[in-house]
Amino acid sequence: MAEARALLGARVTHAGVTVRVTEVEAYGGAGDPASHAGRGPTPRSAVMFGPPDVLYVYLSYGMHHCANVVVGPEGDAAAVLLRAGEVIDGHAIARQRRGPVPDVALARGPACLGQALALTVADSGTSLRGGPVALRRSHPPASARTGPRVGVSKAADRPWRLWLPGESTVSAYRRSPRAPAR
DNA sequence: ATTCGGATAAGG
DNA sequence: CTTATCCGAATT
Repeated sequence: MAEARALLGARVTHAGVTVRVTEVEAYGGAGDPASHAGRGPTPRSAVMFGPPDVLYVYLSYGMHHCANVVVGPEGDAAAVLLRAGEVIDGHAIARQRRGPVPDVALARGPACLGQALALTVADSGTSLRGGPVALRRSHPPASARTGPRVGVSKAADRPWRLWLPGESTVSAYRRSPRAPAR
């Protein structure tokens, strides 16, 4: 999970909007039943099996675009879902895409973040180094909180959701209604 | 607290 | 073909 932690505070820029990442969630490959890669490669998840520092975007529930950063070495199929962030540049453009929501909600939630940055499945597989989508890692965060993953029905209790403490752009924790009760 | 939307993939 | 899913908005 060191890769996930290192992405907290990173900046992602695309299409006129820059976001500072405040919340992430880690997904493994084989052996992680909640991961799209957990049961072998599919056309959708193929990029997770490729080299790191590549964007993996998937369409959730037929309408939301969620962005991940592929992190493992080639063949490992690990990725980090960008769950939330703070828009630090391009507010007007982001609000145009997201509607009249408060600034703190512009990229709160994985689908909102994807929409604010105008990422779609067409961007899946693009490199984050020198491509149209730029990822700038920052100094590792001084502190980070961890907790169970959100929205997954299997293996939700692996503490693989990480966020920066005291950030108002972090989404409120809400356990998946289908996850087994604790 | 519940419903819906509607791509992708797995199971029957 | 049927069911489930890394979600969010709009409803009750």
